[in-house]
Amino acid sequence: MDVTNILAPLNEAQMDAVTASTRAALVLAGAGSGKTRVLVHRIAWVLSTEPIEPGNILAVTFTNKAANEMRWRIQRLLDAPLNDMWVGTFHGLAHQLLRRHYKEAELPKSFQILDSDDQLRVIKRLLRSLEVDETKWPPKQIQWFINSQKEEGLRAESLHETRDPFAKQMASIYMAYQLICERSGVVDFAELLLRSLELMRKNKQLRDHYINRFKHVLVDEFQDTNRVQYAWLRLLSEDSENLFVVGDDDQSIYSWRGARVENLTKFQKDYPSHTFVRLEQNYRSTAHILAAANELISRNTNRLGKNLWTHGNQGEPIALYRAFNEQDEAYFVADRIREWSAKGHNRKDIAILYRSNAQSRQFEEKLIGMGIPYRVYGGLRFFERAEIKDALAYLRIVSNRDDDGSFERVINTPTRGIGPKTLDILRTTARQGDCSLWQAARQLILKSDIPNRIRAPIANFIELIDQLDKTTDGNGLSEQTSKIIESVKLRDFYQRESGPQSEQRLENLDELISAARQFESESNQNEELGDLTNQFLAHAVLESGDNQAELSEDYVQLMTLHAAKGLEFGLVFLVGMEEGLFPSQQSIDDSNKLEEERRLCYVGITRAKKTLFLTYAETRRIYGKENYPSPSRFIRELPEKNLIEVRARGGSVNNNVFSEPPLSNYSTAPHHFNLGQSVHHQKFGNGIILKCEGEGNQSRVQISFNEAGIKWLMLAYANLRPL
DNA sequence: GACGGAATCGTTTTT
DNA sequence: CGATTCCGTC
Repeated sequence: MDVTNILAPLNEAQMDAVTASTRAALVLAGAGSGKTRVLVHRIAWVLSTEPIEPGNILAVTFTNKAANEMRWRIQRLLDAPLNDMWVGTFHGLAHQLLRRHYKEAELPKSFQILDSDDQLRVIKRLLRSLEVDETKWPPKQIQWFINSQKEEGLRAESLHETRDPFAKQMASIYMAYQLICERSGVVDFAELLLRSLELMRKNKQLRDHYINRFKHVLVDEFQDTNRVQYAWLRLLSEDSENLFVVGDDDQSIYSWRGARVENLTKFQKDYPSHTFVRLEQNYRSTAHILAAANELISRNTNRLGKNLWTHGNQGEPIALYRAFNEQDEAYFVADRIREWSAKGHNRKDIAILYRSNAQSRQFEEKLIGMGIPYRVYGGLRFFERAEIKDALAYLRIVSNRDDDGSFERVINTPTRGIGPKTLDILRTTARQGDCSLWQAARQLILKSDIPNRIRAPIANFIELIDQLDKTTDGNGLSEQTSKIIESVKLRDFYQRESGPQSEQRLENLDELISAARQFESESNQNEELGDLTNQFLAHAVLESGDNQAELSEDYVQLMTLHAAKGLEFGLVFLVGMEEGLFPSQQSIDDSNKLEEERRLCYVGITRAKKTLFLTYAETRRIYGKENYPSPSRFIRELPEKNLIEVRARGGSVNNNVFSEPPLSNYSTAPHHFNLGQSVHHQKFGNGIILKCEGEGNQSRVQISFNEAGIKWLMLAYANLRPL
């Protein structure tokens, strides 16, 4: 076979990776070094040089977006369909395994998946039924505990031998939670992975089948894998040991969610004769940007180590803007964006990146003010909206009556006279009979000592769901969806709701029907994966609609640094570069967390192709209080030669942004001022020093200005002139 | 069960 | 400061 197409576009390191002859390979792929290309070409390479079929390949990613892109690029390179190659997310693939082998996994055929919100509701219900004090045992914390345990591969049973009362209580809640899930026929995200791992471990026949099938296992973003995921990968590649992992320890930013960077070094130990390749040539950013990124990340410890370089342009230095406050910061950014797009650049090639979502607001206001179209990422996704979840809950309970979560969700939405009191009776009955709410409801209406006021609405509800099941059975998915929304009067319910949301909600319900229609037409009937409804329901949870803007729309992109991983932009604003914000307050006195913040900064910097702005504010309102943060340590950690401090205006037309000479001299000791001394400030005018605080670079003074009032200023930046 | 006022609380979120 | 949630009242 002619492999020219596969190898020709690769650089030397990429070629080494793609053609690696050992079984296990670790590719340490720097930002913008072409890691997806390597993965895709590796797949094409092994398909061309080994006697294998597409069906022998398993390629795993974390996000649906990455999986889709990989699929698309493989098809393009091979110029052939993927056939039965498995390309997908960890969760998606684990889900498929469980659907195919639901019996062996001891799950009901129509098992449903809980998203984080569903899971939290289950936990809250559980705590109430156990009469556990929610203030002492916050549901969120329990959710976190359960998920962390599962991500480590630990079941509640294995935790029970502890004497620590806290751990004991947690373990017993965990166990009770698991029992509820089993009885309801639902699995949470972590369960998908753990359950499918256990399935393969327990069932030799299945394991042999799959390890025999998968001759090559490839993984993207390996630094983000948790323990269970790594064990899962090891198991599925057990036969051939052809495990090809691509990752970047410097871009590990999800340790707080169970990701284990150590899996990289663990891999090196577990596969001692693996091929190790570094991809360090960067095809994205200018030399200035890369130099800054390299210098910053070099301060972290325990790195595998790598240095990005480019054949490309030197570019412009990174621009640093010191804003007076967060308003000024936002105005400056919006104004630069106006300039940039006036020069004919696309808005969608511009990103404003921040540490926390709350920061988006100020930028939105200024962008609106200037009439610049933008789009904010994050927030509620389509399938997470209340009205959509309501409609889906009906589909779910029709499919699986024992799903208590869905039962509680729909029992009185829209309202049908089943209030908290009736619900309490149902819950008690269910607990006594150790059965689902649905079964409790059926029992209850048969009892003679139940007042009709309570019996009638329950009986009606049961009738309604059974009726839906009958009338929709055999219908197409979209027809089924639309019928349910209609006959359950969801539309009327939301129509009655006042406020501007109402209209949007109705539109969303319509969109749900068309989403179902589209799913219907795109799906290839595969009974192995359950009926179409269950496939659609799983799709809704596992791919709850991406938050990405349509590529055709020319919007400025606002998102968190986390959300920006994997993306690139011509012009990037990294805003809010202040101690306490970035790095975040919670990270400042923990060196591991601080290093993760630094990696986050590294990720942010390496998003920029051509131009990068860092901004910070001297004063910032947080929770309604004035703060006087000092500039982020990450600014100081960048080489001065790659930075240039800028002012908002002035200078020549051609070079208005870079008109100021670099003066970012953070090491200069500030002058000494005395209490009561009169001083002049460039913006605030004249004032008197009231208080001094801190030492050296960190010293701040409180000044009462004649006009601007009382302010705290960092002496190092205030540029005060004694009068 | 709808509404309003008080209380609470405040990183990051691939699935 | 602001969003969200909770609780009490009508």
